[in-house]
Parts: sequence; structure tokens; C-alpha cells
Amino acid sequence: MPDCSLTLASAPSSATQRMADVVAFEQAVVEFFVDAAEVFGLPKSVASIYGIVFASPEPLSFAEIEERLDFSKGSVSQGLKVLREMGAIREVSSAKDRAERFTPDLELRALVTGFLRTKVQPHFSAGAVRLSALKAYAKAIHDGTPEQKKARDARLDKLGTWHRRGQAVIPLLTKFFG
Amino acid sequence: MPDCSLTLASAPSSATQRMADVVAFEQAVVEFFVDAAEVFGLPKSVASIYGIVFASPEPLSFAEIEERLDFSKGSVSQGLKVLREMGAIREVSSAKDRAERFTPDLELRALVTGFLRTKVQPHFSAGAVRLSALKAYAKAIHDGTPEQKKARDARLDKLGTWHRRGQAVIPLLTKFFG
DNA sequence: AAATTAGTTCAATTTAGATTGAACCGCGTA
DNA sequence: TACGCGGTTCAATCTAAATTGAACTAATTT
Repeated sequence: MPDCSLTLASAPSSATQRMADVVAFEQAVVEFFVDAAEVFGLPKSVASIYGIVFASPEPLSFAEIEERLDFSKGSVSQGLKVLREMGAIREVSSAKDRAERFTPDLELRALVTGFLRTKVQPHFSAGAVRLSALKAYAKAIHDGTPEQKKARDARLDKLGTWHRRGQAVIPLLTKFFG
Repeated sequence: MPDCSLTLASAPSSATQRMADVVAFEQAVVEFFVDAAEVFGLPKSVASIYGIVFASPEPLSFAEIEERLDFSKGSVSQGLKVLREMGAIREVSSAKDRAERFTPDLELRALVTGFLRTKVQPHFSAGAVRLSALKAYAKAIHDGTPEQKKARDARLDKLGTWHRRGQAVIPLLTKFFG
């Protein structure tokens, strides 16, 4: 049996005793995802929950996640909700007890499309609305030189082009990560 | 001459008098960019500065930006710095006075590559380092079943694949937005 | 060389949004 | 029908990051 720095006697009553090297690995994986989540603008807690589930060879229960990360029930509940909505984790009903267990979805495609659908697409939809509002504002301007009018119109056209190209890249990405 | 809700007499001493409809347009453009910036995780102030510069047919000076957005000098200075680093704006030295003036870069390609270079690429570089650290942690685990070991290794392999694919998409994006 | 202008820096403050925790719900069991 | 288990909700709290503003530099004008 390998060396274990904590004895059962000194272990906190609530924490299931696990090897220090396994815990260190889990922590490193969690940190990896926390850093990655920064790029995507996801909260640390959400990244941590995905990380701890990803690091575990076996599906984890709500209680196990709560304990291993030392997060509140509220954080775990909300974090799991976000991850389910994005399709980043799946529920695996175990026969053992009535607690649900969670595994990471390991398909990059699922993760990417989930992120795009829940976090990016809404902004594009909102953007389309704002864009037509913007055109109305531009029309309502009864001031300035004809050159200024033209310049503003040209910029709004640019904006429209950007919006379309942005929309167009979404299916391209889902295809690339397929 | 179109109706103007503010008279010159009631205008604040510092503010240059501009038409209400132009101001409304500017505000709407700024809001558009603030909303868009949320997707990219950029601060509101940075988005606002780009927005006000984008909305103006003529290049704007530091002082004009400060006044139109009612931001502190500090915010304007730092915001302009970020935008310059990303290549989102350019300096146009005007012959009139010694103040620098700023125009938006209207090439989508420049904006995208600037964003990727300054905000995304660093995370990938850091990720590569973390990833090898992760493998070391996994090797150091002297506990659990062979199946668990295999499962952890398989997950780290996944992570490596994701990392490579993520890196690979960057040149693809710059090409698409070329 | 003093004063003015244009902008930067960074410690202090503010604010947005992430996290907590206590009250609550629904379901199965005693 | 009461009780415990597994989880959700949301107002209150906390924290990380954005923003401010005052002191500063560097260049220009008087």
C-alpha cells in the first residue's frame, strides 16, 4: 500500500478518505478548467464542477461534488444546471441509491455547440434587433453634412456585414469540431 | 433647422452642444458594442470607447471621448491602450492641434486577429504548460484500480486532443474573417 | 523657467456578478 | 401524516474586477 500522509484518525469526520496524490490530480484538473473557462466567460464554480467530474473515473453524485470542492449546495445546484443546459454533463441514474450521478460529456462537438447555443447565439439574436433600431436612429438624424450621413450609413452597413459573418461562423465551428 | 430640446443657454459650460438625435444615435451604437463585448469578455468601458469612436464620422480626440462618455481620464487612457494593443483603433495625428485623434479599424479581420492574439492565444500557451503538469500528476498516482488509471489517462488524452483542435481553429478563424 | 496642455499610472473605491446559506419543495419511507 | 433525503430557489453577502481621481511625467507654450 502506498504512503498516505493522513491517517484515518486525523481525517475530518465528514470527508471520505482519499489518497493525497489523487486529490492533487483532481485539483490540477480543476485549475486547468478554471483557467480555460476564463476564455469562455464562465464562472469559476461551473468550471470547477465540470473539472471535478472530468477528473473522476466514476460518475459523481451531488454530495460528492459538494464535498470534494467544498462548495455550497446552492453553487453546486446552479453549476450543474448550467452544465446540463450546455450539454456538458449527463445524468447517470445509479441503481445503488436514489441520488443522480454525473459524467462529463467527452464529445468536443457537444461542448462547443452547447456553448454556442446557450452563450453566444442569444447575443446574435439580440444584436439583430438592436441593429435595426440603430438604422432607425440613423434615419432620424436631421443634422450634419451629407458626408457625415454617408459615413454613418457606411458604418452601419459594416456592422450588418460583421453580424452576418459572425452568424455564419457558428455552423462552421460546429462542423469543424464535429 | 430641426427641433433641438436643449438651448445653448441651458447647456453645461463644458459640453460642446450637439444635436439630441446625434447623441441618441451614438448612445445606441455604444450600447450595441457594450452588449457585443459581453461575448468577448471585454470591459464595458473598452466597448464604449470603441463604440463612440465607431459612431463618429470624424476621428475623436482623447478629450472628446472623455466628454461624450463622461468617463474619467484613467478609464479613457486604459481603454484606449487596450484597443490599441488589440489593433481595434488607429491614431490619426491631426494638423489642427497636438492632440492625437482616433479612428476605428473597420477591418473585421484585424479585430478578430487582434482579439485572438491578445485574449485567446495566451490561454492556449498557458494550457500547454498545465497539460504536461497534469500528465505528471497522473503518473504520480499510486492508487486505484488499473481501470481507473486507464480512465484518467484516456481523459488526459482527450484534453490533449481538445487543446490541439482549439489551437487549430485559430488560423481557420483568421482565414474565414480575412 | 514657469505655466499649460495632454496623457499615464496606480492605490483607493465602487460595482457587477459570483457565491452562500437558510427556507423551501417533492418524493419515498416509517 | 410525519420524517428524512436530495435537491432547488433566491435574498443577502462577498469578492474580483472595473472605474475613479489625484499625483505624476513629458512635451509645448509664454
